[in-house]
Amino acid sequence: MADINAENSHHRPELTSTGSEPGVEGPTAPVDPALVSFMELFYFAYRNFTGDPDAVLERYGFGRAHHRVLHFVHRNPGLKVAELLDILKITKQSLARVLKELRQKGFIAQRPGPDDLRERRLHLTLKGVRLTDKLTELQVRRIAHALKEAGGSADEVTRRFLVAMIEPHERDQVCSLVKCAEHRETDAKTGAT
Amino acid sequence: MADINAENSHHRPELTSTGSEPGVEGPTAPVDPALVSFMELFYFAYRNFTGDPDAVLERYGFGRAHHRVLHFVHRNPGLKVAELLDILKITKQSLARVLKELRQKGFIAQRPGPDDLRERRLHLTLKGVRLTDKLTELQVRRIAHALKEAGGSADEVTRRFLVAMIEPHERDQVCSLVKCAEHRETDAKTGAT
DNA sequence: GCAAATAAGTCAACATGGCTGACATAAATG
DNA sequence: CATTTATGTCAGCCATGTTGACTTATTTGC
Repeated sequence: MADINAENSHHRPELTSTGSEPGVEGPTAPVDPALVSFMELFYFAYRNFTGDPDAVLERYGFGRAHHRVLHFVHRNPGLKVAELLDILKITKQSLARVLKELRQKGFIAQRPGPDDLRERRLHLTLKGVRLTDKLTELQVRRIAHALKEAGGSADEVTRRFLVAMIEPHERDQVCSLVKCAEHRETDAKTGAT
Repeated sequence: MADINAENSHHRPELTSTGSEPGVEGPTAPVDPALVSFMELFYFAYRNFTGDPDAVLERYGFGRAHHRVLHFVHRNPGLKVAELLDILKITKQSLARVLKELRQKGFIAQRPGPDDLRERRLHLTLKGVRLTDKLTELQVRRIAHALKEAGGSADEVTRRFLVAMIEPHERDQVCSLVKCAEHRETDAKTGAT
């Protein structure tokens, strides 16, 4: 089953010749190999994280894009389209496509805004709630398990890490969206329920 | 600038009617809201993580797919195509496309295998090394900064978390690929170099 | 030594989910 | 009433994933 690099040792290491001036490496700081492996773990962890829901979504003819919409609408009922666009950072046209499908298949409903009738406030239907909850449960389960395996302080610490990975100018938006106690270093460890 | 949910309070909460039997919620376990926010942070963190290299890659006419190939070939010189496929978990045809572009633009070179001449062992050219190192530096910098901000034990703890997020049957492959001290709970904290 | 298996490349066609530009409609606002 | 705003929509492009079928070169097993 092609075990990738059990045999790494026998790979001929060197750079290739194509433009051979060797050693010209350029102005790149020497990179900590421990952090490189960290990058890789982040990649593989995220791939597994998204893998669970992907499998379910497929059965509905949906993709990851639909999942994101379902999720954020679930968490922020009555969300305006413009707000959703600002969260997802995609274009109106991209969103329109998945939104239309979710609407037509009865997972999302829109109601005109209470004050401004131009707005289409987004809500999940019961069907939408059921699906979204199922997806959430899958991902939450994986996270809960990983946190347990990572040890006691993992929730708090990893949370701070994830927040710190976010660009400062984006951080406030994300933190209020996420209802972020973890920004100001308070709790976030109390296994709420 | 559409601040998402400064105004969350005024969103009309409820589920929508479309299929209204209310309370039928289905067999979904009650979900810990702290973990839901964790999911969201993971999403935003990963988006930021990939954002840095994306900007650079664009200037070369490359995308994230090219980045992944460059990265894993850099880390595993002499990698066989079949091994790369097994790492990326995409199809031969998908890989072929980006591989061809990387070859044509002189970022990757192939040499026949030393024992088996059918193999095309993959190597970065100098150009490839330069680009890849630049991308790596961006991501490593973000991670290093986030780990610092997250506090002392963050590297060790978060690493364990990320590993634990990976499906067990994939874990061994990933860990040997990643040169994973972090699997057996030894070091990995020694800031090498 | 030859048939079969293997490593890799390729062609064609298709889906998803990004993107741009242009334009339509309805409601709010000055 | 003119303009701006919130949303939707049409048409088309690009990147990156998919499947299925087929070629070529090489290795391997009988």
